[in-house]
Amino acid sequence: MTHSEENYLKGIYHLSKGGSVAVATNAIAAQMDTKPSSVTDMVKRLSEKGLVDYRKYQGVSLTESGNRQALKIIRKHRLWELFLVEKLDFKWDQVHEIAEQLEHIESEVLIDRLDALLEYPDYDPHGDPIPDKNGVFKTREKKLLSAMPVPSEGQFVGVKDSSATFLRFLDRHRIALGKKVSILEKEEFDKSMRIRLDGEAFRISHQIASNLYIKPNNAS
Amino acid sequence: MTHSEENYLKGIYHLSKGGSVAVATNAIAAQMDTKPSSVTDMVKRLSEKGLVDYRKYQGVSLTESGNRQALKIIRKHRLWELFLVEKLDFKWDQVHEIAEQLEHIESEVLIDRLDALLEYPDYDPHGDPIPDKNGVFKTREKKLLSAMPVPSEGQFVGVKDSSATFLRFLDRHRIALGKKVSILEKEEFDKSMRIRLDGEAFRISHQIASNLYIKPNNAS
DNA sequence: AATAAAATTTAGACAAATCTAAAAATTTGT
DNA sequence: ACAAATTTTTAGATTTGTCTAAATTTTATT
Repeated sequence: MTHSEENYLKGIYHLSKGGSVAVATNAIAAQMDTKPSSVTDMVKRLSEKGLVDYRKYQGVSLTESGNRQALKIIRKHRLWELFLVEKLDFKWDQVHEIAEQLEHIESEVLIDRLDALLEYPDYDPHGDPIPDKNGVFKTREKKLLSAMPVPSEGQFVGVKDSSATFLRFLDRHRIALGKKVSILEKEEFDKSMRIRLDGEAFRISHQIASNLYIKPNNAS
Repeated sequence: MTHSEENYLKGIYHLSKGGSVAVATNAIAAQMDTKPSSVTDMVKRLSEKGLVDYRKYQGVSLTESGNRQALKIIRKHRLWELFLVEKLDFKWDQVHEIAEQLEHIESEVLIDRLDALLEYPDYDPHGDPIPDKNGVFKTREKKLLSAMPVPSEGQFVGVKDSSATFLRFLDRHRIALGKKVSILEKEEFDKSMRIRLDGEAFRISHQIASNLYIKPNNAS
């Protein structure tokens, strides 16, 4: 498989939410930052290789085999991201671009060794689950902060937007995965929320709240 | 720069022994396992980018800029090889192919961090010097085992042939970099040699002796 | 120095991945 | 349901890196 083919599989996987939902040509083009005509071309190639199911004008979905490949690439990407943070002291906003390159390195052993070095981790630096050798990954209850009831409590477990800009914003506000958070109130008008973090209460916009995943406290 | 361009620069660097000696099209084709006509094509592209000096039918040499680039790629290759051996428990015969891929990852920071993690090493697992950030590397006195006087003593410091086959042969004979060796005798007829290693004497063929680098003992 | 051999380059072709512009199919709105 | 808008595909072109076969240049031989 070429790098480009791998990138398309990963893109289609994300758009179809890992499932077998059919994805539109235009959606793929947007995701891959390319033109719809290029997508049509590539999708035909992937279809010939048995990696996607494709019927003209009807959208694309991953085959069993395509799904397996996509999960392999995602596994590699997330392991490399964690490696960069854990072993090379990168910040969580600096790892994506490098992992985009590293995910295409071909070597099963390499990835297994990396997995071992990192002690078989379940989640990457952004809280996304890392598939194991067989493509199986942990799922956990999580809600967008914006969807949490008021009042309630929970813990940051992931980000929906993982752009460097957003991640650095979170750093500046001391918001980090693993931290406890209390949801204090929600403003009807602009959907902004007041939350308490590290004993300090402050307000965050809906934009922010709708890009942060929380694991709700069962007790609440 | 594309992967292919990088590979050509590296190939030309090796053939010209790091110097500015002109290299023949056919030699490059052999090194890169490709056709001479493909080399001509690529060399023209590299020439337009100012990475090589090229005059039709007269061979190719690296420019200042081309040399700098080549050293960067070699630095990356060797650091990754050492990383694989030191941190991921690979054997020295398993790292080349993976490093061939990893050497093309683009990120200055990544390589600097890797360099730091490995504590700024001078040599890779095959005894080849690792250029620093500025392309500067250590040189040390070394001779082919086949060129050592009889009797004499020294220490294994490198391999000329670093094919997996040869490296595994060395493993089976307990020959490893850093070990002391005594050269006992040399057979006129077939140039085979008797050497002592770990207190045990044995015979090795000229083929082997001419692919092993020794640092001679100054005292002898 | 002429010719044969070897090395190198050119010409033309191909596959991968992309693009633009135009055509075709599907979906939407009334 | 039918026209308009949108989406998707096709056709044809471009770039990179490669190839084969033919032409050209250089080198070696007599």
